[in-house]
Amino acid sequence: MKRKSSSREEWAAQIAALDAAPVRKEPITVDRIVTTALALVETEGFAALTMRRVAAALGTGPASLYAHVRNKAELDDLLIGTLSRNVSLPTPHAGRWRAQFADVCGQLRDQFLRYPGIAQAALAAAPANLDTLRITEGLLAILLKGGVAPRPAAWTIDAALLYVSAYTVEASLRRHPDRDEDSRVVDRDEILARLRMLPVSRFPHTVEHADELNSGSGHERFEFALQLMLKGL
Amino acid sequence: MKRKSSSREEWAAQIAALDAAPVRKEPITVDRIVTTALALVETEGFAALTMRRVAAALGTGPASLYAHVRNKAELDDLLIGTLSRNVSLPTPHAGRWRAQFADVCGQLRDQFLRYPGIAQAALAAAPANLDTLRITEGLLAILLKGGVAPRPAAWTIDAALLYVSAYTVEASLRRHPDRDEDSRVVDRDEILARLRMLPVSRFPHTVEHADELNSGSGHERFEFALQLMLKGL
DNA sequence: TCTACGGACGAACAGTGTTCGTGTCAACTG
DNA sequence: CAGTTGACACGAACACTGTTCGTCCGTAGA
Repeated sequence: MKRKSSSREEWAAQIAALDAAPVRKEPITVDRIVTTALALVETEGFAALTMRRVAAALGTGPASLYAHVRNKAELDDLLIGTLSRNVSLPTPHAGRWRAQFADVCGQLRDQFLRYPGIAQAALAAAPANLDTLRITEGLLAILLKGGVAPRPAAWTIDAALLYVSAYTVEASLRRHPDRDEDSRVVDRDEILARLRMLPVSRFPHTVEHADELNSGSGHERFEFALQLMLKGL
Repeated sequence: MKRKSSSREEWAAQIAALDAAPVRKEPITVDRIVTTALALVETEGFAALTMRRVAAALGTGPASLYAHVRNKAELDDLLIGTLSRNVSLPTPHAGRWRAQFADVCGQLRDQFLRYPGIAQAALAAAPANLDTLRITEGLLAILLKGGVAPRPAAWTIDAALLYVSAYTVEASLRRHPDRDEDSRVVDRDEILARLRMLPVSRFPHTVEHADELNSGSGHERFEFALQLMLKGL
C-alpha cells in the first residue's frame, strides 16, 4: 500500500508538473544568482540585497545559494566584479591620458550609480578581486603612457578609485535613503535653507558661501575632484 | 495581604539593594551611551556596535536606549559628532594653508582610525551633522585665507572629506576584518606575491610595478592624495 | 497623601546570515 | 540495463540584528 500511495503521489506530482514543467528545473547557477542580485540592487538598492530575497526571486530558499556562493561577501565580490567587467579600457594615448583616465573613472562611477549603494561592497572588495585589478592595470597603462612615474601613478589610481567609491556611496545614500519617512530626505533647497539658518558668529564662511557649498549639479563635483588629482601630477 | 506581601517584597528589595546600592541607579544618559559605544567600537570595531551590546555594557536591555536615541543611525551620528569635536581647528594663516588643511584632515583620519570602521557612519552622516559642519567651516576658512576662490574651496573640501572617509574605511577593513578565519587576511607580502603571480600577458604593468602598487607605508598614500588635491588648486 | 508622568525594561516581532541534515535527481559504473 | 554514488536543492533551525508595545516603578507636583 505504501507503494500504491507512493505511486499515487507520483501521479499527482506529475499532474501538478503539467503547469510547472516548462519553468520547472532550471538549475541554479552562479550567473543566475548574480543576475538576479543585480536586478534586485538596481530596483531596490544595496540594502535590499539579501540572501533570502535573491533566493526568493529564484523560487527557492536561502540555503540553496550556499552551494554556489560561499558568503554574502563573496556574492558582493562577484557583483562588483561583474560591474568592473562592464567598463571598457581604451588603448592608452600619450596626449589624452587625462581624458582617458577621467573617462574610465566616469564609467565606473556610472556603473556604481546604476546600482545604488553597491559601492559599499566595492570599498571592501578593492584589493582581492581580479576584475578590479583589470581596471587598475588599464589605468596604470594610461598613466605610464602619459609619462607619469610608476609610484605616483599607482598612488593616484588608489586615491581615484577610493574617491569614486566614496562619491557613489554618498550619492546613493542621498537619493536612495533607507527610510523615506520623516526628515531624512533633504533636498538641495532644504540644505541651502538650513545652511543659511546657521549662526553667523560660529559659521561665518559657511553662511556666506552657502550657495557655493551646495552647488555642483550633475557630476561637476566629481569631475572637479578628478581633475584636481590629475592636474596635480 | 496584597499590601503585606508588597511591603515584604519592598523589604527584600531594600536588603538586596544593600550590595547594589552604590552602583544602582546611575541613570542612562546620552553621554553614557555615546561613551560606551565608543569604547565598544574602539576595542571590537564598528561591526560589533550593536544596540544590544551597548545596552548590555550599560547593564540593561536594548529597549532602554530608545528613550534617549531615536535610531541606531542617530547613535552613529552622535558618535561621529563626538569624534569631529575632537579635532582642533587652527586659526587660518595665509602662508601655511596647505599644511593647516592637511593637518586637520590628518586629525580626522586619526580619529576615524582609532575607532575601526566608524567612517562607514561618517559617509552616511556627512551633511546632517552640526559638528562636521564645524570642520567644514574651519577648512573653508583655511582655504579662503589661502586665497582659494569659494567654489573650488567648497568642492575641494568635499572631495577631501570624502577621501578621508574612504581611506579610513579601507584601512580599517584591511586590518580589522570581520572574519579572521581562512584567507581574508592578506598582509603586504601576500598581496605582493599574488600580484607577481598574475599572467604577464594580461597584466604587464601590474606585474612589473607590483612593488610600487603595494608600496606606501604608514600614511604616505594619504599624504600623497591630499597633496595631490592641494597642489592642483 | 494621592496622582501623574517619564524613564526603565521584559518580551516579542520581523528580518538577517549561515549551517545541518535530509531528500532527490542525474550520471557514471559494473 | 541495473545500481550506486555524488552533487545539488532545500526545510528547518540557530544565533543574531533593529525596533516596538505594554507594563512597571520611582519621583515630582497638587
